[in-house]
Amino acid sequence: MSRPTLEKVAARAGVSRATVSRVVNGSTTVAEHIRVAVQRAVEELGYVPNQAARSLVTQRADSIALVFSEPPVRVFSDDPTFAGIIRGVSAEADAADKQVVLMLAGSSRGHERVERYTTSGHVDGVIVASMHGADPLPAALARRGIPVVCSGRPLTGSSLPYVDIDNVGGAESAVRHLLESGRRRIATIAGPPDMVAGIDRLTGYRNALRDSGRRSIIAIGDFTRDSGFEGMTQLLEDDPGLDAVFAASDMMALGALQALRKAGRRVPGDVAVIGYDDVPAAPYADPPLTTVRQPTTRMGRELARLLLNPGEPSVILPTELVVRESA
Amino acid sequence: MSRPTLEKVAARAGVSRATVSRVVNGSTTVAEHIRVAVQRAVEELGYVPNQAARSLVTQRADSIALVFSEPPVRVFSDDPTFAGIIRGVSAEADAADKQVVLMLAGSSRGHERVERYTTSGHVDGVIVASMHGADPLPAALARRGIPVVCSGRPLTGSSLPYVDIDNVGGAESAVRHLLESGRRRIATIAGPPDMVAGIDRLTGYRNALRDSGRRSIIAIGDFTRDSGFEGMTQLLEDDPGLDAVFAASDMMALGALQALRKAGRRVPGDVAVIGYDDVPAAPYADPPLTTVRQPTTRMGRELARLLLNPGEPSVILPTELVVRESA
DNA sequence: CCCCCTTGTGAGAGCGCTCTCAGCCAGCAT
DNA sequence: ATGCTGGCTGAGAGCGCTCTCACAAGGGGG
Repeated sequence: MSRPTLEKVAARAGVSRATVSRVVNGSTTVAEHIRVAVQRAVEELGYVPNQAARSLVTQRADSIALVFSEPPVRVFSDDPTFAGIIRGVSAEADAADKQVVLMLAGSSRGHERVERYTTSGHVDGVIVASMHGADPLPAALARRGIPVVCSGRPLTGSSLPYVDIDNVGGAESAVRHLLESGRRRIATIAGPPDMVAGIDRLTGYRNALRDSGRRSIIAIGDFTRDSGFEGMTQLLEDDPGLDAVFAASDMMALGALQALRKAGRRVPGDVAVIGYDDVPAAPYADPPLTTVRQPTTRMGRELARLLLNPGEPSVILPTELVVRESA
Repeated sequence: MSRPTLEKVAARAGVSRATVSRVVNGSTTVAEHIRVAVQRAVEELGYVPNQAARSLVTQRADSIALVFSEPPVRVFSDDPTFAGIIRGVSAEADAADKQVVLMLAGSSRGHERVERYTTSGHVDGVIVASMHGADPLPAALARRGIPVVCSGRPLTGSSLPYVDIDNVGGAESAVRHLLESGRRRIATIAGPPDMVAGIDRLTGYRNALRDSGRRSIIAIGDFTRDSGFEGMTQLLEDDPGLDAVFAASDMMALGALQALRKAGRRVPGDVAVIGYDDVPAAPYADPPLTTVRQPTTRMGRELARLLLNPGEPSVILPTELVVRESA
């Protein structure tokens, strides 16, 4: 009834525990006929090693945690970033024969839970996917002696390894595209100033404008659709003559599109719009949204690679401008 | 350097291992002054129990797996179902002091991985969130002796406990709303016939129409936006005089809206449209989409409750029609 | 006074596994 | 014959914890 143990398998195969262990773990120093006999016993009994016992002696868990340090509502919104990261991490972990454990640490209670879980030996390392660069969780885990890799440059000045996407460069390329297509009064709807992505994309916008000697026109949003609508409305009030807007997220761009339509502006005729993220809805927007795509799957792969190979340097991945019809 | 053990804590507090264990596990039979001393030692050393050792002896893992038996791309699309389930399960598990481990089992390789992981004693039970009612995973796990609860009625005739949402009733209410507002030729874009949600929503549509003696007009989609577009296009060809359509998912409804616009039909003037799911984009559609909302968080809670309290009967949750402008 | 209970503590077994180390048996050189 | 490999296998310790059980100490009741 209960799960068979090594002992049982050994008895059935007529060998010792040690030999079964060797076979199960793929040791090469086992005679062929014994290996076959053991494998048959394993199958007949449906033996699966007890991971707790194994971990206890090896001090390894053969699994890694992927922690989303955000409220679930954000993680599973239309934002394709998380999905891509999960896919990438899974792929790489698979290749290394490690199990991925997803954890949500949205609340402070969640932080504590994650800390307990990861320090109790359940995992060999942690990938923290946090949008807030000042998140205390990565540092806290590192202090506990757990290998940690961050998705997104940490703002805390910690020296933890991280994988980030070139937000500055992505924003620059978007604004440059606007400039090159003859736009002259280019506004931006920036992301929240406490998130790395918000900060860096604004920096990119500023960089590109500075190079061209143009004035910046800024509204602040929080990456949501509603804040994009409001930001755009305010921008139109501030500077009715603007002819382009770079939104730091597609959701905000979608909101901006709506505000523009309401204000009677035509896109891209009167105002060009570029977003950021390339969400699934972007190609279906009216007009289809020009946006900056990020290599999210690649990001996941790099994250896992960094965790599995300690000591390697942090990585910054390039973006790609996807030109559709809105700009 | 290495993590402190019970032994270390015991030495520091000047008591035995057993006593420390008692304190850590909240036994009441420990003298107050000793309890305090032990707790201080625990804190000073930053002691966290080794979960592997604990599981080994207790045969419990104090965590449950939430398995998504779908490709990640589906799980993290705009579909709010999964997000809600995760939230609900997390909340309930939290209350029971259990850890939730999310796992993706999209591929057959993933199935195998999940099976190994869950049978190796990592978790006390599994919630399988699968959209495909004929998914073999739940039954396979159950055969291994692991407690399993399914999200969505299994199609395999297995007697596993499940939590489902009243898809039939939801579809019925949508179609009845159409009927009541005077629509006479009501078509549907159904979901895939191999998914419970697809089957049941079609049944609901048929039920409501049968009651009113009207003819059914059916196209088959796969819940995606593109299939909604195609389904609608085909429907308009089949029956140009239709004046309403019930799409079995919001994404398909969004695609249908697009097809309708392209065909010069006005919504809801010429054709009324109702979707299903109430995705985040639904209120922002043009026109805002009338749809059927599901109590997804509640579903998650019930799922966890069922897993934690074996023997309780399966649950079917009601839906809610959200009337916006498209119908 | 002893006996019995109650209350609190420690000793020790053992969960299922890995891994070191010793041992065994060829086979071959000495 | 003896010694020495080298290739395989088994014995046994021990990972960090829980939990049973024995036991010590103290306090009534007979």
